Amino acid sequence: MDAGTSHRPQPIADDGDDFNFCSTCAFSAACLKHGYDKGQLRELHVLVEHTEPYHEGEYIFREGDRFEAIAAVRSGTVKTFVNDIEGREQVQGFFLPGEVIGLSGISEARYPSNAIALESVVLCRFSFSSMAMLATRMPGLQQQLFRLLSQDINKAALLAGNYSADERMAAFLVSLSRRYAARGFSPNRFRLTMTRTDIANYLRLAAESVSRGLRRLQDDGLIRVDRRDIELVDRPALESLARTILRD
Amino acid sequence: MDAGTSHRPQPIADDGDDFNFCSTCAFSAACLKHGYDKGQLRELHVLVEHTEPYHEGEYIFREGDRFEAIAAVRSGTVKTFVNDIEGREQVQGFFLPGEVIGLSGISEARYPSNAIALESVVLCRFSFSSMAMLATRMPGLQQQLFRLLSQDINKAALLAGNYSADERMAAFLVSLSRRYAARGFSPNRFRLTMTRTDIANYLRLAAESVSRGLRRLQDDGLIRVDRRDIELVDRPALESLARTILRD
DNA sequence: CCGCCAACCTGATCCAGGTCAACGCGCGGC
DNA sequence: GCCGCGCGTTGACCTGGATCAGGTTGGCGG
Repeated sequence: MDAGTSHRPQPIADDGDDFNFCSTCAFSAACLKHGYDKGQLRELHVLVEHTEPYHEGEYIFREGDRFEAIAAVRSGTVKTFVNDIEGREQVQGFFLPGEVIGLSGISEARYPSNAIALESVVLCRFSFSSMAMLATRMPGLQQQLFRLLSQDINKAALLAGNYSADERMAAFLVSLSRRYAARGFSPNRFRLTMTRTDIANYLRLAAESVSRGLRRLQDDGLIRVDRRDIELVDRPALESLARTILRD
Repeated sequence: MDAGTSHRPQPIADDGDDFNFCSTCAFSAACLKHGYDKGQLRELHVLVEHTEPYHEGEYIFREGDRFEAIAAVRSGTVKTFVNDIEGREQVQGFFLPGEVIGLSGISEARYPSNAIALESVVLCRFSFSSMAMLATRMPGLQQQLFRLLSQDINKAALLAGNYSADERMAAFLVSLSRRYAARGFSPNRFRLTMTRTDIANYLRLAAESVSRGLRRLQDDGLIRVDRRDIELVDRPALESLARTILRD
């Protein structure tokens, strides 16, 4: 991750009641759930560095950068992608508040992809080596890391199948909706923080197909689209379209 | 994993020089590389259970089964897959000797897919909870587990892109070749242990397209096909076709 | 206010790969 | 030997989505 002066760590409060300042941070949340006490949480928070905001278009890490840290998104959206031989962008994922980026860098000690801020983004950055060391003393933390990694394996398997453009669009919208809901945002009205082209590169469609897909869903009364604002109107119908992909 | 009588564990030799009996086991290999001594290796081997052979078509685990163990393939080939709503098989991977199955089960404590033996298969089975516990005392083992998990994330990302049928076929063959080579098998002559349909379901193609793809590669002089026996004739050409996908 | 540009939408055409149908071939059972 | 049956191959045709080519909209700088 860039160590540029614009992202120097902010001071971390070490006074007991301030743990909640990082309430969107997946690890803290997980550890709380697993019943760790404040002392142990403080140990975890010593490893955390809250970055200053990355602004839109700024790189968080680049393909080939040395892997040192993973990060939980605190606010904003992060896009990860690689460029194939012909320079076309392959979007691998969008990361919303509470989600963790960088895990794929572990195996080679380098990030295998780029991560870029789609809007103003603040991260909780964790030194991975320190965290791994801490995990040897906190089995719950180790478990949580294993779980996060395993989740990502399953997530990637979703993109894989050969589904129709409409199924992909529906699954994409439903997935966003659920993830927003899980973080306390409205599940039925949200804003697409990425361009149509980004969505297309993620769903392995042409940008035109995304456009037509959204239009078709709107014409069929499943959603309402106004530029980047989306309203899910007929959730059951969307879910049923998405079911082939999301498998629940 | 099935605990049926036909797969009861074989006795584990606890005499020092027998560690190599598990030379295809990824963990032993990894630990040796990281300089662990025999005492620590013995601890690891206590967790290992060498299964009796699964025969062709036999399930190793099923979607929804309780996750308890991961396993390294000692011999044979394992296919993992899920069935989509219409019952069509989505193959997620083929696992050759030395490769590890079951990691995707960690996040939900259940296997999210099925694993089946494509031919006679012997496994090294590791209780995951014991292994995680041991990992808290062996940082190198923990690291190796993180690395394995992270690898799988990246592996899954490969299937994702929208590539042509020929690129997919070439990448598939090159990948098999490299993996066989890494285990000391011939890289240029090997046997496809799976049906054309399996390959098709893995590459998200129709079986007919796989057939035609192989034929085209043969007509162009890149490979020789005789039923399930494959010979890679023009490796550079194959590699260059595969490069878009394998990215090296 | 205008001009510009990126993002987005829409229609026309094309083609890779899916689908359907038929056939070959090798192997196990009897 | 002969049958039956997966598996694999091949050919003919069809179609979903890519590609190409404009056209629209809205936000921003001057």
